[in-house]
Amino acid sequence: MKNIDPEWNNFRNISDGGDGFPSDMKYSIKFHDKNEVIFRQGDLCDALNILMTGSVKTEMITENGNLLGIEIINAPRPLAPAFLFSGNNRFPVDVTTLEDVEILRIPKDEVIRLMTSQPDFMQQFLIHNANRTQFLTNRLQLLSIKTIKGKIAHFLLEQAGEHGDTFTLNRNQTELADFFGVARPSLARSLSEMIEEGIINVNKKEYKVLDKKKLRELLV
Amino acid sequence: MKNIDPEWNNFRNISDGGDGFPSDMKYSIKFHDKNEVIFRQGDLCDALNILMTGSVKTEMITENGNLLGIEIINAPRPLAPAFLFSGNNRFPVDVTTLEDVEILRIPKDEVIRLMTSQPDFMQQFLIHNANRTQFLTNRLQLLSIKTIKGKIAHFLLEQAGEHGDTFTLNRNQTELADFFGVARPSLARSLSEMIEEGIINVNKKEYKVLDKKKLRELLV
DNA sequence: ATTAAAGTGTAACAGTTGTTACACCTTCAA
DNA sequence: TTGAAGGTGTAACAACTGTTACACTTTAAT
Repeated sequence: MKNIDPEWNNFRNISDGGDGFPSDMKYSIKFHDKNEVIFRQGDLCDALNILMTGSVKTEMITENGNLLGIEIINAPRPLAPAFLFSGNNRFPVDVTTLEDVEILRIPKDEVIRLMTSQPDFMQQFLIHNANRTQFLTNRLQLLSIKTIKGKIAHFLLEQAGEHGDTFTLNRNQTELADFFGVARPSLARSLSEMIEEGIINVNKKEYKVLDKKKLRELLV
Repeated sequence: MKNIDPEWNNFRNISDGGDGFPSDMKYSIKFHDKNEVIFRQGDLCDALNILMTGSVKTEMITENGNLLGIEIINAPRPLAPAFLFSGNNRFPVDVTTLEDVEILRIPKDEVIRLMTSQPDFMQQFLIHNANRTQFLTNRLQLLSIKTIKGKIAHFLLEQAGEHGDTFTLNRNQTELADFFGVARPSLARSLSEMIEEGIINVNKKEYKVLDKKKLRELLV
């Protein structure tokens, strides 16, 4: 559930030509302020947009009007690159800036030219899209768990696997509830019960996994 | 929610070389019987597998052991091509044959060679992956609707948009419940109530949308 | 330091869904 | 034709989650 895509860190290297890009590459750069909605769900997606500096959050609005938080994206990373080539090439989410950002925009035909002429660029693109698909699949798996405690268990076990039994989240309770697609008080209740049962410990945004075995049982 | 990917119908054309493939392409073909599990969730994915004839179903097993039906795939179509390039290149789902099938297997390095040497092949690959991503996003959207009636409404409106107000599904009630990630009797109850309210009509697998306005209200 | 805003804990209640069980109806094969 | 198996309708109850409301704590800004 981490948002690190190391393969895009060498984007500048891939297309290096002195100033970081091939001298003949067509592109434009846009700047946006903090807390600005820069793309909306349904917006046409006719260029590859790469977040060069700053961070954004993506949110999906379901048809019932609820917010289903998806993820926080830190630079450098492309935004929804897969949709550049989809039949209905429209943004699947709302994109909101969390700080001042810089966006590199490469038109679609230019992307195609780069991919055919620069195999490395193509492979990075493929790898990134593959990881995105995997991310969505994980998300699907999380949402398909029906109980709140089950979702918490799935999520915390995943985090513990990556960062050890004690870790700090960058989400508050409300954001975590959105992430799980549940109501905030319901999440708080489940967390309280799990603390009561001695399975976990929570202090602000710091989480401790105390009993992995019981956590796993919650997935059953 | 249809499983047609027209862009892959000309796969034979793309790589045509007399017998349908380039004479120097490395590949192998495997045959499997009906009702065979040919890939399991977690299997290594080190080649591009293309379903040439027959049909399969993919199922995701959540950690709580529940089945979350994903889709039915008809030939010709590649199976989980995106995961060929992902960091953790493992199958995200179980794949089970619904009839006798023929699978074309192209090793990963050969796929890379084809992509760099045949721009059309690359574009088809990109388009397909983009559509897969969109499919997953739709699936995510459906699952994020919390009420069963809401899911039904979302699904039926989508179907009605594609096929008109009367259409026949290729899923029975149990499979539809799995697709929605809900219990079968719960789905039956919601359907009954919606029939009672004159919103829809159901006869076996034939569905009629009677009141689109009320259906849309269920999404609110 | 003070105040407003944001975040958190908790309770009561309503509403929805899951579970289990069973009757009935199809379909298909022996 | 007659089982047997699979599919569907329904009911009673349990379990879980959402809603609303409010008190309390923490954070950030002036």
